Amino acid sequence: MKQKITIKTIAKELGVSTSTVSKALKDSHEISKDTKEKIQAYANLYNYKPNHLALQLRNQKTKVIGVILPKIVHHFFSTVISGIEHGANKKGYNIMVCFSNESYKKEVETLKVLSNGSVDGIIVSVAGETLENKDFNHFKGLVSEEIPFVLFDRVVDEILCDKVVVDDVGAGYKATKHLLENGRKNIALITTPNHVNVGALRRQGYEKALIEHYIKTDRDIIVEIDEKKPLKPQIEKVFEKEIDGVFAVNEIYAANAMRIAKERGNTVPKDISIIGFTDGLISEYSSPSITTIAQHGFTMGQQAVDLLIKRIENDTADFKPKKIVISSDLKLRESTKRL
Amino acid sequence: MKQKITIKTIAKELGVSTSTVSKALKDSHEISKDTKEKIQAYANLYNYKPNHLALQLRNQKTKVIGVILPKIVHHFFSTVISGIEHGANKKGYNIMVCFSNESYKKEVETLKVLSNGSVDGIIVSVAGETLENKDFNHFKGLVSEEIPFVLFDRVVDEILCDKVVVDDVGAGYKATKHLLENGRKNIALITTPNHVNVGALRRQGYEKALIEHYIKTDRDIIVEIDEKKPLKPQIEKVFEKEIDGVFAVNEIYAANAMRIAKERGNTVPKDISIIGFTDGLISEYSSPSITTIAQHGFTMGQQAVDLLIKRIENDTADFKPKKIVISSDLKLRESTKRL
DNA sequence: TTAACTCACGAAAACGGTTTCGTGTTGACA
DNA sequence: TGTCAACACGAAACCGTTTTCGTGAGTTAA
Repeated sequence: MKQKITIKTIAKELGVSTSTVSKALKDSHEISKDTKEKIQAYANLYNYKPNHLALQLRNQKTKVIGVILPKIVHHFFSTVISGIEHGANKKGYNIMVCFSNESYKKEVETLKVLSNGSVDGIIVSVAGETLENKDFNHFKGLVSEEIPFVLFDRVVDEILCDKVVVDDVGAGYKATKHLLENGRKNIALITTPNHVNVGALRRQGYEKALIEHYIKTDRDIIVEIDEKKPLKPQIEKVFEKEIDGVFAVNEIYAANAMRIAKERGNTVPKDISIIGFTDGLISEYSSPSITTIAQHGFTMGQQAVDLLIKRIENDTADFKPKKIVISSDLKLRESTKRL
Repeated sequence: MKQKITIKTIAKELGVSTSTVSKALKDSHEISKDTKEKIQAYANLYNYKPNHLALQLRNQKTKVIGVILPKIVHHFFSTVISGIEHGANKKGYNIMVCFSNESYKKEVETLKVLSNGSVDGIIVSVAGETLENKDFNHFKGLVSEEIPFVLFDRVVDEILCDKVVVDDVGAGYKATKHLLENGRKNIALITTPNHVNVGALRRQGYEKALIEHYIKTDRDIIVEIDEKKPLKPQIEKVFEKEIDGVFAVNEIYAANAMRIAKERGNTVPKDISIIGFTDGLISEYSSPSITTIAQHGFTMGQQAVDLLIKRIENDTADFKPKKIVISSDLKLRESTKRL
């Protein structure tokens, strides 16, 4: 890389001190008009740009926010990123994005790298493996170092920090109730293993809706997907029972369920209604299009970053962790159309 | 944030100099075993972490790579990010992700922020507006400052820098030829405006394939989508002509084309074959599933970051810009199944 | 004439590390 | 006893910037 021009260079070239240059560039009243003009002209000519690293070191802040996500090739998470970036930019921050790839080890390492001063604060959605392990010491470390950070979506209750979550119980309830009101009685649930807490919460909502309608939950039409095994056979299992509705906790599961239903000669939504989660492109473009719970990832990202920046900039503020619950909407489409 | 422990703190506490602490922490032979153990124990106890900013300032490198993308909620780009992140991590780099949102102005601003020393190098895919404006001075600035950077996918020829691209002409050719070999004769092309160069290149491939089969291109069944207007009516226009095949330059266009075909009572692939671009989830999960050209975004990301890091670390190397062309594959699915 | 004040600028410390180059103390050896 | 090397450590410079606190020259007023 070409040698960058610094304040020192300018000072030497123009026979003044670095302090004079620094002040002149900020248009300080301490410097005479002549000198200022001379220095500014020189700086412009040689395209001087203040070195960010030096400023960061001096100001003890980076104006960068670290983001750790379980994965990126995923509609919901990329939507959240875009919300975070948008909110961050508005306040003059940039974002540094890292991925845990659902791995506990990588999450710990990434957290270590980010917490050494490279960023002013961190936003995390917890890796699957971490949720399974239930080892949250790396997060507790952050808390005790008082590094501003907020958890979103996949949060863990025992960490005392700001959080942004979807109303998963409510969403599960809403989805199930919608199917019930469509006259469905045997509603399969396709969910994640129980340690993925968002899955567990959505299940609670599902069960709550069933209870309200005096329907006993049937363990045989609930399947907890093991992501390490092939998806299809796991989902097919619930179709061996008599079902007329499916609630899937994400759109991949929903799309697969629909495909299986069609393969088995069922018509959607006539024979089976299907409702998914995450309003992504699959739900929109599959045919029939799939009714889903829209998670408002963009809003979540924005809220998370707003919370974080507030924490960063009001260091004096109270330490009581805040929790923002984003309500989710039912997005009606063809897969649950009333006949 | 809690006051971080520094080398200075340790030095004062233990009554030694900062140089001694620094050396002890790196296990230097200059320091006696006793002192080293004492210092290391203390550092461990208080969870000392060297401040990255200080190191970056001293070493004049950040081990961070800047990435500027037109958008993120997009299967191809998020796949590329994941490739970049993977490649960067392997070499000890982190990534700072920014979005131009297809805006020229934001691209320029972001570039300015990143090029002031916050990152060691930059990877960019050019914003749509910039391609339309044809104003590339901000990139030329980068080149003349000799900041390592590489362009991918949406590249511009007149900038002298490393590039990673898909073989768009070849891909367009491959896609069209596939339709022709399926016996299709009237193949519509749904593409982007001509200034989006990847679209233009794919069109070249399309035309080349037609010529080889002695088919005259028919302007009436080629539509350049204006992203600012509603998609559907624009695509519907080509269906007013007699067509038996559609080549769409991305999967959204392809999915819309399929939906329109179905609405008009055409069966896919019996009446009309459809082929898309970008192997995303829509193509995989729509029904019938859509044959596409797979772009290998992950590989592109990896190659781009490898190129960049090579440029960063071998400053002495030749300045001849390299161009890597990634070949794309045809992914056969139901929408072009031979009957 | 001199005290006080303004003006325009410079010296130096600070941010948190690394690294080069001393330097005082040992111990060995002639 | 004098010399020299090895050892263990410290002083200081450096990365690029900001900011506080001088300070010398010139101006004003008593």
